[in-house]
Formats: sequence, structure tokens, C-alpha cells
Amino acid sequence: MAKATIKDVAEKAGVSVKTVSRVLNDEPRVKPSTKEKVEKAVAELKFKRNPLACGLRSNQSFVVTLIYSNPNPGYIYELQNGILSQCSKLGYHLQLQPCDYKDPNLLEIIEDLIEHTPQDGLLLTHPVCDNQAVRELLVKKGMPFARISTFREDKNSPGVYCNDKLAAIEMTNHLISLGHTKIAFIKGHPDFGATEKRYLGFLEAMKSWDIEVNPTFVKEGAFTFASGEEAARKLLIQKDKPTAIFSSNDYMAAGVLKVAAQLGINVPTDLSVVGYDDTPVSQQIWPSITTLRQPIFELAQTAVNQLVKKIKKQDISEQDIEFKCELITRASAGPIKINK
Amino acid sequence: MAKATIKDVAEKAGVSVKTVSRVLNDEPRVKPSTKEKVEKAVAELKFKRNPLACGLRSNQSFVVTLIYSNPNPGYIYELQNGILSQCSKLGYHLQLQPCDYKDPNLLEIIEDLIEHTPQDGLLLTHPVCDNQAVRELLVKKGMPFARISTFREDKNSPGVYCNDKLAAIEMTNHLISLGHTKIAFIKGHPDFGATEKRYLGFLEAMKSWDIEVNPTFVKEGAFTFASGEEAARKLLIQKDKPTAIFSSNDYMAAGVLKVAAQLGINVPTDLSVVGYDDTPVSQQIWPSITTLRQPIFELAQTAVNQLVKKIKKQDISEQDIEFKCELITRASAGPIKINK
DNA sequence: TTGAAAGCGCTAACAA
DNA sequence: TTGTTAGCGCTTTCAA
Repeated sequence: MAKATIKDVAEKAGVSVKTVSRVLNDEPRVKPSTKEKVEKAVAELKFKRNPLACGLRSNQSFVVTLIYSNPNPGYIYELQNGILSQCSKLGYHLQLQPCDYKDPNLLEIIEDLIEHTPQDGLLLTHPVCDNQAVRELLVKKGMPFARISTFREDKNSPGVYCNDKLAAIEMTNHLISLGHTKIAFIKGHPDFGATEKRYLGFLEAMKSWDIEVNPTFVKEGAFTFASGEEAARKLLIQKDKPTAIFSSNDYMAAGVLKVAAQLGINVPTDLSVVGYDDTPVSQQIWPSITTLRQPIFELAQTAVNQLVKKIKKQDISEQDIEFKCELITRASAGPIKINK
Repeated sequence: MAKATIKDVAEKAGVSVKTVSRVLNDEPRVKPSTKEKVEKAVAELKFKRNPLACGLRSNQSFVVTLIYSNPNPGYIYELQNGILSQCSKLGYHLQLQPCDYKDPNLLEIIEDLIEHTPQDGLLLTHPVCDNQAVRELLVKKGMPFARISTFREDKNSPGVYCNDKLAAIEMTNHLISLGHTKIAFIKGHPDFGATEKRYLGFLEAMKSWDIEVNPTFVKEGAFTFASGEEAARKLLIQKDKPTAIFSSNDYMAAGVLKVAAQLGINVPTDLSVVGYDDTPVSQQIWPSITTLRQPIFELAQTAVNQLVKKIKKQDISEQDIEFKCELITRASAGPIKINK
């Protein structure tokens, strides 16, 4: 069974090829009765357009490329699922382009990509989307793109992001509501915009309750298990220990749990530990980690919508769309012990 | 700057388009000097072929589709990386098709996919590749495919897999070499071929050392954290406890660690726990989990090679290519306590 | 509201 | 060894 072509449909419907094309593209000025005839023929022949031919002629490809440089497989997995779900609704395909955001050739790689692979638009995840040179290149080349989990605003491109600061405030308030005041904070990797936003949220919440932040309670981290471990070791051998540790992500929180276990500190009775991101590990560890979940799937879907609007040169009502994180309480954080 | 076409190259090199096409396709019977001229023109114009046009004309798309139904993001992530790396070498693109292996419409979804999306071949991961109806459909439709991590042989398609049985033997031997004889085993989900292979390896190793397997030491699991927890609870409240637990994957091993911690059983001094798959969690937990690592990246690369050979109708010397797992010793397993 | 013809960039078939 | 011509399946332009 050779695949049906537009010609077969035209013949079957008794109209010209062009008319079929008009129906397929939802162009106006087609008589309803004609449209019906064509649609019937399409259905009977199980006709689907050859995307290659469409792309060739109209200089479109219905492909969008996801550029990512993120060591968190769970995040990428969920992101892809969200993108795929929306792409398939809108008739687009997804191309993957992993990269290293620190690669000195990043700009050339991206330039090569947009010059030589057919695609209609790009989805950039952080931290690549926060790279100004990359954004400028894309604007110069006229390649539509949308930013995901971004931390820099940009008038030339739409973006979606989670309000990290707000979420960090909520988490800090949660710890305070459990009675904690001696709260330590482990920062993330300085290359990531989230690092600062999360820290600022922590500071703001502490300030709003007039709780002083002990400078020895703030440690640098790097979003890795080992960096969480190291920070925790410093925090927990101090004479004046915190009663709660807010880690900027779950990997580091897992590192904190390790150190606590080694030092014989019981979590959550002697120490509350919270993380960020709702990474799979936060449920696969004991105690399971109280954390903040980004709606990654929805973020991704919305980014695709924004990108497709941009591709089709439609109005983008909101340039940067904000999402909220969800506080997920698990076993690693609890009320402070009174008789301490 | 409009993109250069094959016409521009032909003009610049002073030859016909067909000659350029010959050079691009590495066809024989081109005079070396002509070839050089063309290659120079290609380089100067930074010409790259328009894949859409190639695909349309030659009825190829240089797209391969990965069909997966696997809840382990780390596995998929690594698999994609391996596939992408090899695809880019061979000039192919990757399309993603997540699915649910239990979906009653799976067959129709795949039929629709191969009928209506241009692609040259399919990569099937387990358990989808072990579905005979799916394989028969693809053979019937003449769509080339390769199987990844497969457990059924198939004369009509190439495949790559890890020798799970061998790996399980190695792990069991490892535990035995640490002095353990009271070894429990938690099986995986019965829908996955790995489940049986891993169990058989365990049994074989035990038998080879003439160690009897206590039937109460074998529990059903489902590859989930909760199922590991449940199995461990049953195992560890018995009067006659095992001194080591071999979990069929890391998620379940993490569940075992939780129960051990709750029951005050120290790992690894009082109990050794080992897993399988080298999932990220195995390093993000304390004690870190001794496990088996599949060379997923290499598996994926090889599968792409096999598939492309199949697409190009080249000889496939080896139909099913075997890989070995690597035993990774971490903190969760140690020598048995003598003075028990 | 509809159609005829041209052509997107490339390769296959055939000819020279 | 190289070139000419046609055409993949569709959309665009222009005309009716």
C-alpha cells in the first residue's frame, strides 16, 4: 500500500490539489461543502501530509530543538515529557541538543546547529538561556526561542520560570513555623541563577520574622551530594549548631543526611533538613526529604506554547510567565525539640 | 545571507549539480581532481545539504525513533546520550516516543507512528522490544529496528543486551567472598525479563558454592522503593535473619536501607545490602550502595550502529551483542561479622 | 472560491 | 567520468 498523496485526495474529492492544500492548512475562503468533501477523502484514504515535503516547500520543519546542559536526569526527563506532550498537540517534533554550558565553543555549536539543521525554534533551559551571547546570536539570526527556568528577563524572547525566591520564603516560613530559629542555609552553585534567588528568599523570610541569620550558618555549596556533605560537616561540628538546615537542592540535602547519620544526629528529632527540586532521591532516602517541587511538566508545556506563538508571529500576551513551587512535606523536617 | 544550495556549489566548482551530489554521497566514479574542487567549494560556501530535500527525494529521513516505556529517568537519560552521540556521528537524528508498555493501544500507536512520521528505523527498549506483536508488526511493515536491553532473541532484528545472569552471579559471589551465606534475594517486577535472569544468576551462584537458599529469604518485589521496603520488613523481622540482601535494583535496595535504619540494624556491619543498575540514588544515599552498572551509553551506541546497518541493508555480523555489567563496590556491603 | 503552473533542494534514471 | 532531465509531495504565486 503506497501512501496516499495529496493528489490522490484531490482526485477522490474531485477538486484540485490546491484546494486540498487549503483545507489542510485551514485557510479561509473554502466553501464549507468543498471542505467537507475533502475532509471525507482525507479520512477515507487515511491521508497524512508528508512533513518533509511541507517543510521543503514552505521552509518550515515543525521541529523545535531543546538545548540543555543540566546534570539532573530527573529534571530533563520530566521536561522532555512536558515538551513532547505539547509538541504532539501542536504538530511539532522535538530534537535534542545536549551541551556543556561552559564549553568555550558553545556559541559556534549553536550557530552551526541553527545554520544547518532545519528547525523552527529553540527551547533553552538554564543556564544556557541566561547566556547573553547566545541570546544575542539567536536574535541576530532571527531564530525564535523560548527560555525555560530562566533568571534573566529578555524583551526579545518569551520565558517561563518558577518563583524561586517565593518558594524559598515559603520553605523558610515552614521551618520557622515548626519552631526553628537557628536555621542554616547551604547555597547552590554560583553559576546558576537559582542559587541567588533561593538564598534571597531565605534571607527575606528570616528578616520578616526578625530572626537574625548567623553568618556561620551560611555555607557555599555546588548542588552536589559531596558539597552538601562538606557544608554539613562544617555546620554540625560547630559548638552552636543549627536545628534546621535548608539545602538549595535535594542532592545536597542527601549529603547532609549522610553526615547527620554519621555524627549520630537524628533527623528530624535533633535536626530538620529540607531540600529543593523534588528530585527522585528525596523519596528514595530515609528520612524522605521535605522539599519544593517545580511544576516542570507544566513549565515545559507552556514554554512550547510560547515558542510556537513566537514561531507563528502571534501575539505573546505575557513575555515571562511565572509558576509557583509546591511545598512537599516529608519526614526530614519536624518541630523543634522543646527540652533541648 | 541565504543558505548555499547544491546549485551554488556546482557553479562555484564549475561542475554540474549531479557531480556535486555524487561527491556528497561518496559515490564511486568521480575523478579525484573533480572531487577536490567540489569539496573546496563546499567548504568555502559552508554548504550543508538540506536534509528535508534529501529525505523527500530519496525517501529517507535520517531519523530514528526511540520507543521507551521505562520509569527510570537516569536510564533513559544515559540511553539518549549514547544514542545521540552515535547518531550525530552517522548523520542521524533522534525522535522520541515515550509510551506505556501496558497500553492496550500500543500496537496502534506504533502503527500510526510508522505510517505517518518519516523515519528510517526504530530503537526499542525493554520491555517494549520483548513484545512479540510489536516485533511482528514492524517486520510486516518492513520497518528496520534494533532491540536494547532485550531478553528475547529474534532472528529478524539485531539487539544489544547486558548479561544479567552473569552479573548476578558476580554479585552473589562477591557477597559470598565477604563471608555471607545467609543471603536474601528480592526479585523485580515479573513483567521485566531482567527479573528472572537476575534471580537465576543468584541461584546459580549459590548452587555453585553449595549454599542452600532459604525459601523464606526470597521475596517478590516490583522494582519500587516501597516494594523493597515491604520485602525488607518481612525479611528482617524473621527470627533467622539474613546477613546480606541482594535487591534486584537500587530503588528496592534504598527501601531496604530505610527499614534497616528503622529497625536499628547497622549497614554494613550487621547487614550487607546490594543493588543493581547504579541508579543515581545509589551514590546519594548513606551508606552508598554496592551495585552493578550496565554500560548503557555503549549499549546505546552499539544499538544505533546495528540499526543503521539494518537500515542500509548491510551485513550484521552478530545479531545479538552482549555486554557485561561492572561491579561497583560502595559502602553498603562488607565482610560478615565474626562474633555474631 | 478555485485552479494551473512553478519550484523548494535534492537525487534517480538515463544519456553522453 | 560527467551532465541532463524529471520529479519526490507539497505550498506559493498568480490567474480565473
